[in-house]
Amino acid sequence: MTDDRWVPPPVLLTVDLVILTLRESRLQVLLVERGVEPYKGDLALPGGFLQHAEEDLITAAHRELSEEADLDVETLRLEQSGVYGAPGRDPRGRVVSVAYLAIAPRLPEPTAGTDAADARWQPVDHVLSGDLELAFDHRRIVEDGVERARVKLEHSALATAFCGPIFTITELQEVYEAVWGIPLDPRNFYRKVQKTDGFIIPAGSARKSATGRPARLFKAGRREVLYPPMVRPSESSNAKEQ
Amino acid sequence: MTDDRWVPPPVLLTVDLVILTLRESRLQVLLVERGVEPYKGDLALPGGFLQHAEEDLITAAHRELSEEADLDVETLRLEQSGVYGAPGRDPRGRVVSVAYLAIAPRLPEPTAGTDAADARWQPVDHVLSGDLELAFDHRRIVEDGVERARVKLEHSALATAFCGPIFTITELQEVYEAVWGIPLDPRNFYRKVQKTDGFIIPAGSARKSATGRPARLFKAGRREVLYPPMVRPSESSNAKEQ
DNA sequence: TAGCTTTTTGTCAGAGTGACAGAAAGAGGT
DNA sequence: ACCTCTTTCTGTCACTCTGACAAAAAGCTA
Repeated sequence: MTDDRWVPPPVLLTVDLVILTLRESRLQVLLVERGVEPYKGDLALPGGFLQHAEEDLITAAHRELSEEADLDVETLRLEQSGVYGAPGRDPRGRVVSVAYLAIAPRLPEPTAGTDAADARWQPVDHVLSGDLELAFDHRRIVEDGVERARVKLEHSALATAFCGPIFTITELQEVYEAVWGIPLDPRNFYRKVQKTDGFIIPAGSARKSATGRPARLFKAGRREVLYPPMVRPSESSNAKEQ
Repeated sequence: MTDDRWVPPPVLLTVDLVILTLRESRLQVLLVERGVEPYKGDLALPGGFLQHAEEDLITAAHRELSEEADLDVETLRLEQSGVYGAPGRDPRGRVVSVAYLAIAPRLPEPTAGTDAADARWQPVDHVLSGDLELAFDHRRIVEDGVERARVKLEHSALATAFCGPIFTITELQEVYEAVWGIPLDPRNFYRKVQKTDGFIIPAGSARKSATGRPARLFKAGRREVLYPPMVRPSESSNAKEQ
């Protein structure tokens, strides 16, 4: 199979970013309006080509994020969420894209960067339902990223990353409800997170918003892996069907 | 940042395969002895470059597997398990590798293919402990693949894929013990898998090996996602440490 | 038939969970 | 001051799941 003169075919490598946040109690994803062909004018995930042959993938991801959305993302922990390399997914040639996922507390409205005509948050359900069409195979990338976030919420303390440094249990519950897309019982949720050791720890004295009893404040604990995990009720209803 | 003449840097793309199986009650990984530079003579994961610019990633993975190990892997379901693209990980230049993971029932001893001087099974603990050194960053790739397999065993019916078409509950238990690396209580394991709906279904009449009471036979059920999941006891002991 | 091995059926106490009742702690109106 | 409304927090109850262990069942061998 290997002939003497054969050389491996070069490919172009891009990074694409799925940045999720919570705004107005809804899960939203960061999208940019493409300023260049192909798909010029369409919405797409922020991302782009490796800048030079020595650039690390994660470095490229951070760079693209600041270039295209001008977000201060020093603290964002990007996590690989998949590779998308189907031939023909990009009209410019053989382009393979590495997708990165990040979850963030309420981020500011981004401003457009150099390559993107505009950058803004969009509710993920608009993307998932197909109401909002994205360039390339980016809808699929968002789907996979959201599913990964849902799973991570079960087994890791990721949910606290959606909140600010100080939060109430109700705010934490709203994170779960928004990402999972289902309502949860506040009493049971309260009990569960309280006795999951190291998940959240009390911060300062109780005190909060306008109406109702003031809520206690908490901050994220040291624990990263939750045991026992938070379980999505949706799974248990699936369990019935054989 | 984007100057008129700038073109994205091309990279070379490889696929690497983490093929896991159970032999002699131990988790083993398929390795080849490299027949070409770099790392000629060292052990490495089967894999290689994309053959041509239009080749699909998954196609390349299957092709490399049959070329290098000559395994009949039509039925193997390969699953993406990560991307490894650190600059400098390959002396030949900027090489980015997409890792695929597969889990298989007792596979035959492989025969060497064209690019590999030899192909054989090696216990994963030899690799993880560092007793066995691998080329490139392949040890890390194996680590990640094994960890993914461990997690998949908890939430999916993957374990049945390690067994033949017909198996006993004890054989299934041995899969869990080998992959997780811990012993399990046979009685509790029996109860658990029996009442996890759709995990395993009775197959034919009971009958089996030399000594002891004959075991009932089962085959894999339709269910892919296990609910409730099988939980690793190791996690619960971690839970103590805050 | 006795002894050995392995599979299968039980038992029991404790932890975790869903469903829900109701007390506690504020704000605002009369 | 008192009542109402809202939201947070504390319990309760029945049920399921789990870990630890006992013991019966079903073969084989001596």
